[in-house]
Amino acid sequence: MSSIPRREPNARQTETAERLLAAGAEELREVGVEALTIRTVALRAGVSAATAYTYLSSKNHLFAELFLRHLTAEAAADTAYDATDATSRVQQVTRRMTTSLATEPALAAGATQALLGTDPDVERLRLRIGAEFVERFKVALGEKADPVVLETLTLAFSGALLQAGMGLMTYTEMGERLDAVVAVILKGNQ
Amino acid sequence: MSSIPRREPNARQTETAERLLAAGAEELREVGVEALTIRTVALRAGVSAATAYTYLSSKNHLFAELFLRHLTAEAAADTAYDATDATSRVQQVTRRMTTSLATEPALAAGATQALLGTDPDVERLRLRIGAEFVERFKVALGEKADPVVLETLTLAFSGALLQAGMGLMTYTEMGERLDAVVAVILKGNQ
DNA sequence: TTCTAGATTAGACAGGTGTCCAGTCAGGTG
DNA sequence: CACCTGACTGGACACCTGTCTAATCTAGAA
Repeated sequence: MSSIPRREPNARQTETAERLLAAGAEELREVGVEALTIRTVALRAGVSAATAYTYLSSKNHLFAELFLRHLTAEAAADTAYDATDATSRVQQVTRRMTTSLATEPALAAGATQALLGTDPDVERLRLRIGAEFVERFKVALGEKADPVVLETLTLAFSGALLQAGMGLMTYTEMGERLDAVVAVILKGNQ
Repeated sequence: MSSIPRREPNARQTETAERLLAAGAEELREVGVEALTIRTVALRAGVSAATAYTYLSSKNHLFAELFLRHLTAEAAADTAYDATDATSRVQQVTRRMTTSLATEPALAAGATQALLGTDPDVERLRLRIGAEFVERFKVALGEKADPVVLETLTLAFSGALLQAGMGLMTYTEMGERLDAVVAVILKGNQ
């Protein structure tokens, strides 16, 4: 029902939750967004559907959780910026994110839909994910960044994510196009 | 099943299709996105569920169709631009669209989710709607517009639509914020 | 070892979705 | 007028969703 159960999950619960998420990621890779159901994920994780539902409130919740994990895993591997101008640093951020998404297109596409969902677990994760994007752009822009520029970058990036999620472009193309878009936004705004 | 039936719908079909769309709009306004089902819309339109499904393949299809209609209805009422600089003209475009969306927030929110759907009817409408946005920005920018600027505007607008659709801001706020965003994008790009 | 809290289970449940089909009805044609 | 085509009907279908419950495991405490 409500995310990973409240307050200090014990070892057994953590283990079950991890198995479910791992199974979800595999299932997504193997059968795709449409065919995946919580029940098939539960089956793959060797757990009953009822149990799965105590950890995951919905397919949307699963996708959102996997997406956030993918994002933060990639962030952890992030190395320092090797560019000195803001434009290049921001381009590096978008490149890294799109490259990372390109490795799991089914996840990215699934999450794009999932994050529009209305249940509370999705809502919570959506805010975390949004904050993650903003934070990266903020760091890349440097401390004295114009907040409107920051917002513009975030909106353009969300828009690109949306278009890629709808299949209008691949995540790789998205990376390429965003280079030019970032340049346009930062031109005349330091 | 597949949109408004192929090839020259006759008067009776057109009438039924219109009644369904009108009923869909009312239902959406009265009970909201969640509670609406094709069957309740059919009931309101005084038509059987089976009939409704010959005109509308899904809830998503209904929302997409209503959204496109709303959009083009507003475009028809569009008056000439009263500004001479590109920035003001583009701001006028975003203002008009957000104002129009603000009158039907349930529709806008519903469509945001719906347009991510995968059925062919939605796909078709999604492309029309996307093209509609691009066209308006293109006209506002003038003939010799930089295509990257056009793409940036479109992405930022889609992103804003997404955020409003998720409830992170109202459509009215969206209009206000986009003024600043548009200014940032066009600064240094004519 | 026994006890016990809490994690897990099978399976039923009430809803929704989109499809299908055999039968009805209505309006334009002859 | 009778006819025929095609729009429409009602109801059943298979499947998915998220919830619930009573029963059963299982690991750590006593």
